[in-house]
Amino acid sequence: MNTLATKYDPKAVEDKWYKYWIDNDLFKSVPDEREPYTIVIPPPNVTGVLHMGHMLNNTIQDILMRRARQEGKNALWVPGTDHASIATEAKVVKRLAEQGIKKTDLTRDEFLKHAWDWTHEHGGIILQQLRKLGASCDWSRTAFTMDEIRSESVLRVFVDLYEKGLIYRGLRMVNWDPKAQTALSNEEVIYREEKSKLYYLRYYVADDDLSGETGAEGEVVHRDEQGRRYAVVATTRPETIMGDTAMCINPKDPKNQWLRGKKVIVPLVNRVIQVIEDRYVDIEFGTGCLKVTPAHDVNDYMLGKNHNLETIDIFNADATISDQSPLYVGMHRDEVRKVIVKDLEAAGLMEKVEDYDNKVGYSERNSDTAVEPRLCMQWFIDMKHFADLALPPVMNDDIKFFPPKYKNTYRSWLENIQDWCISRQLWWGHRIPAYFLPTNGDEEKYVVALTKEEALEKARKIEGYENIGIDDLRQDEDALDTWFSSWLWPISLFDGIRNPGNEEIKYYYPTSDLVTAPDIIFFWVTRMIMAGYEYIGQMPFRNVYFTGIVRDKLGRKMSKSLGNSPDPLMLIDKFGADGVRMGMMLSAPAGNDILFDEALCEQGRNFNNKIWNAFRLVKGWEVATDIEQPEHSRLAIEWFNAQLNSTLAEVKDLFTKFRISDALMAIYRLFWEDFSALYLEIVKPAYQQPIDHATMDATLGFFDTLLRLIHPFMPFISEELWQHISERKPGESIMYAILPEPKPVDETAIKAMTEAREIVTAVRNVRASKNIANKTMLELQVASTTWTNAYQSIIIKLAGLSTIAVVEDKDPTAASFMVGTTEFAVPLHDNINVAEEIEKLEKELEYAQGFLASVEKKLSNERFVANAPEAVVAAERKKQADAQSKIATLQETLAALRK
RNA sequence: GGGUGCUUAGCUCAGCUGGUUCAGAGCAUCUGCCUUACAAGCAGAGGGUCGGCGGUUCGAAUCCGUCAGCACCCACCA
Repeated sequence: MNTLATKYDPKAVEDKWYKYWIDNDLFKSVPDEREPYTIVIPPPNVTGVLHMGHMLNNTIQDILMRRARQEGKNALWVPGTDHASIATEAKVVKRLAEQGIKKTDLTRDEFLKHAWDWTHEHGGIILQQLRKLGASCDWSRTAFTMDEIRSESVLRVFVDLYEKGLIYRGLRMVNWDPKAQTALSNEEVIYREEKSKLYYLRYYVADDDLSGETGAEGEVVHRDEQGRRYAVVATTRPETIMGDTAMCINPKDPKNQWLRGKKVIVPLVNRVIQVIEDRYVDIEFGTGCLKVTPAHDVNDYMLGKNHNLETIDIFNADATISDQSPLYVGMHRDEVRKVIVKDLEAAGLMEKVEDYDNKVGYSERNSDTAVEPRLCMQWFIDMKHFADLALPPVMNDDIKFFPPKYKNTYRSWLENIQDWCISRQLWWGHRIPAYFLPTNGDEEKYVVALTKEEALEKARKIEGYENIGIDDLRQDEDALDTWFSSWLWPISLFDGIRNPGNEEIKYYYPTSDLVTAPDIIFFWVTRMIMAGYEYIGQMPFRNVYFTGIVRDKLGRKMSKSLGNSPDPLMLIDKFGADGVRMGMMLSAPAGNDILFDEALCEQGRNFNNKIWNAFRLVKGWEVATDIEQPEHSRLAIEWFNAQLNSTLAEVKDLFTKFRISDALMAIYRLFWEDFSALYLEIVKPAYQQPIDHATMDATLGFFDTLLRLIHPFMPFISEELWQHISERKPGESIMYAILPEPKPVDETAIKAMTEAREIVTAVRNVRASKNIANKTMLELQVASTTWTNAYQSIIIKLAGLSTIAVVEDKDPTAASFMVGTTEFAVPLHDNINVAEEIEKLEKELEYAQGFLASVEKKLSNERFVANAPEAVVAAERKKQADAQSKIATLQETLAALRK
């Protein structure tokens, strides 16, 4: 006889079973003849720690994995981490700084050694934490985006795309992060609305003849006290005027016609610049005069190109002023902003300052650093080709998005795609396999090859370089964008780049489902689809499940500064992994943000306890072989079997729609309401009485199936109890206990039980209102000779009845109620309060009469009867008849009471 | 400035191509219960003119229009 505690203690079982699963290699997958089910993990940052977003994401993945195993599939979940180039490098730089070491003092190799040290120290913690959650990853396959296979895959793809002409190098205006001192892709820039100022600056007309001409009608000519004319330029960035090389007006702007062909003087700088004309300028904005700084603004750069303007780069890489500027050399841009405003005011060159709401781009990784548009040489991928590959499969649902609204987002991004800047001025990452050749002039020459040796071979084929040595080659200093390795993840995990067509890639690819957050749809999801079609010719995954953002219960994003982000491991400690998993899933429909509340974990824990105690009850029963199965038990089994099949079918359907929280809720109710509160209460033998063999067997069978249903959501408690149900073979696990296919549902059983329940509830209500103890047996009268219910014995047991008697005339002093059109009565002898009873019945009568009136109104509408489908009209007629008979019954009862 | 989605009980949400699954679920609330599986529980109960207005229809939470509010995504107006 086992002795189970009255309260379930997750701590005692979770580690035990995780170890069991690992020791028995139960998460391991190798290709075989079964249908594969594959998920690749969205690789967390190698030095990251588990947060609530990971908890949600990985709980969902684990649920899908475990469900797939129970469907008999060969399920593989591949874990791994991401080197997170920019974030990790920043952390290493910071640590070095704390030790008094500057990155610039180190060689590339020295720095990389520090970075690897850091990675080994902090890396993989997050994967350990995932084990606490119960994640059933095949850990033997743990990969890293910078391990050998993945690195080589990245370089091969770079070389291949270069050779296909899809990668190019060019001088472009890129988003520059002055803190990390690297270029960023467009996707890595986050625009934020900011309260800033609009500064109106005076640009005096050069060589003004001071003539008194007033200007034509509609012109706006500014003059100072001396009569000198000037233009007014509105700008949000006065610190960039040192880079001004033109002023631009719209040729159709009546206000500024007088400026055409003139030259103006850049304030403070005193550089004379031409006034150019371009329709790009918005006549309505500011004064209609635009200062043009081709080196520091994307639009100005375009203007500069079109008008052949000089480009003066006044910023260094760290956003201090360069020696190209005549003023403020060496000062930081933020500092210059403050100083130049004062200087302009002092010089009388500031017309006015207005408040202005401006959008400023920030680096995704250094959220306090404004991105600076900067002109520099970078590597790019031509994205048009990839957009053409990736758009159709999503639009025609070969790849399905859950929820589908993201298809629109996807489409609009692909239809407006821009080339992808893939070079980063960082060391931590995959170094670009481009090798520069020595040149005399300033035209650069390079070759792209997998290794330096191959590069040399290629270089020697170039005229004039036949005799160069390996040391003459200089590899590009830049590393690749982290996402350039991530986009290969579903392929490179199976070595599909280096060994195309190998057994693993053939078996596991395309993977089944991708579970990820919508904020990386462009960074990652889209690009994986591109790479998938480019390199395998097939989609990387069939379904994409977008999770929402985990918020606190007030709907705020979780953040360190708000302190509203619970530590997942503390939660697991408090509620158990199963409880936390359920808490996460209770409120997480696909694509909706989840409002996380510890109370949900508590609900999860309570459910664990419920399961635990139900099991204690069943396991405590003694089986006697010589007793017969009671009728009510036989019926309960029949009914629960129907109910179970109904839920099995429902859950199966919900899983295909990724409605995982709804599936969990269906199982929750099945276990709690149907199984525990009803089924077990029916079959439960009297105190210390044994149970018959057939009922015990059926009950354990139900329990087994219920645990299988629960297992994907709560793997630990389900394994623990499943192992208790009967003796298991070593290494056997519920993980591989196949879920039964739903069988056709016995609807008559469900219907009979529904009515039985209603009757039981009504009797219990009588007890509650009359304060009758449960022990007191009651008699139930049915005032209808035609009434039958197959589950009478169940009603008798659950309602605590002595008999159910069909009577012609019911006891007039009984408490009565109606279920459907049948009237029931519980004789109470002297216990009845006639006035109360009359009042209750009158209310019911009034409602029934109102109901009848509305039905009859509908039926008297000729157009309804003529147009509505027959079935609907018939249903209304039935309602009418039922209401009429109910009214008659109520009136009779009332008449009897009033005597 | 474009786009997408949302608004249903105190909270979080389900309600498919209009009609007995049509007003639902969980939680919370209230009232009884320490009944020998479970008080992390048991038995009951109350709560919503389905954001506003208009239209289509015999019939609208569901379809259409419009207004309001919220959320997210995209976009070079200095």
